[in-house]
Amino acid sequence: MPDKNQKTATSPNSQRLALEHFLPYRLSVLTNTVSSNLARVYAEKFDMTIPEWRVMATLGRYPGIAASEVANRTAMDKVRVSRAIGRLKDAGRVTRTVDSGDRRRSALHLTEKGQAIYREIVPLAEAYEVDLIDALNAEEIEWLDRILNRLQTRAQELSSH
Amino acid sequence: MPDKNQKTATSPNSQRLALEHFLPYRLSVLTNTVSSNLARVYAEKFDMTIPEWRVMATLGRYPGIAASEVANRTAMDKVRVSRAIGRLKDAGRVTRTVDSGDRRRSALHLTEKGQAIYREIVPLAEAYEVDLIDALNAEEIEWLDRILNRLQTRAQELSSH
DNA sequence: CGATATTGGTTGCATTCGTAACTAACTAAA
DNA sequence: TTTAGTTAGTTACGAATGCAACCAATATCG
Repeated sequence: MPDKNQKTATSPNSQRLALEHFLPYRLSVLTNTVSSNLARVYAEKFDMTIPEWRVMATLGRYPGIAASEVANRTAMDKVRVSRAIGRLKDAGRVTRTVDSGDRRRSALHLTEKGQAIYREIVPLAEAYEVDLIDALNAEEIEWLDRILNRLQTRAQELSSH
Repeated sequence: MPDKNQKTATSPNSQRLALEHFLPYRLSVLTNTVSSNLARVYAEKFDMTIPEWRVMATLGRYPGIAASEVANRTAMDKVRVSRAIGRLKDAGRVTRTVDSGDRRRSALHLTEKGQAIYREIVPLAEAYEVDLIDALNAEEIEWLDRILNRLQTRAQELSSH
């Protein structure tokens, strides 16, 4: 820790928080770094944002689901999903087909063009993940998986007061 | 390498990506959950955004530094810092004093009001962190620290192509 | 059946964000 | 000293965001 303290003795029980050790902050910085890296890939090669990529990734795996289900699966809110879908539709990358049973819903599919892009991005995304995870050994990878699950569960509990 | 072998059986080497196991995605969701929780605390009680809180946290610890140094220490870019400082100044929570040696710089300090808020927030932020980390045992906490450091280092390396 | 609530999804609006372009102050070099 | 960079910080602007309000379709319950 860089010790820049020509003035630190002001308060007796100094309630000072070291941002650089604060877990929410560290998570935020890491996520931000990782997301920017990925966003650069998506944006440069495919003119696509992260929300759009998430929608495509979900549709690639679960073709035909509705927007609301995309929202659930991506942990994005429905406005963001709706807009991402709008852009993807404009770009001819997805189609929506109104559900005959429930006309509020529509089934979403990747178009041919969308599928081609999907098939191109998946390896890139996976390669990035591999590069990243390569910083860890097998043991650390296992711990990370377990820890992320626990933190996510707890964070969600804390969300509901 | 973690074995990624639960490929679906549709195609020989089916190029499908499971978003829910994709590390960048998991990090993003977790960070988002945590940040929203914290932002709610800051916003409700103090009408303050996360960038503002980060600036205050940094100034609480390193009084008198310049905006550029705040930017370094918070990993935010200078525009965001500049805006956060602007809002904090308007709210009477920080002061800027032009540096006599270099008149481009100004030294930033929390006002009395700012310090009062700072002293109130720090315990809240720490309490939240404790609640969160409580989901982990001592061993996991150690691994997490180590893993986050490694991932952050690697992610930064990957940023520079 | 009819009134009301709920759900899927979109839109309006005000805020935030990042990039790039800018001003002002300082530094280096000739 | 003039000139060509650098650096600190702000501004302008387009895109993205979140919230609330909204519309339309369906579900619920008297």
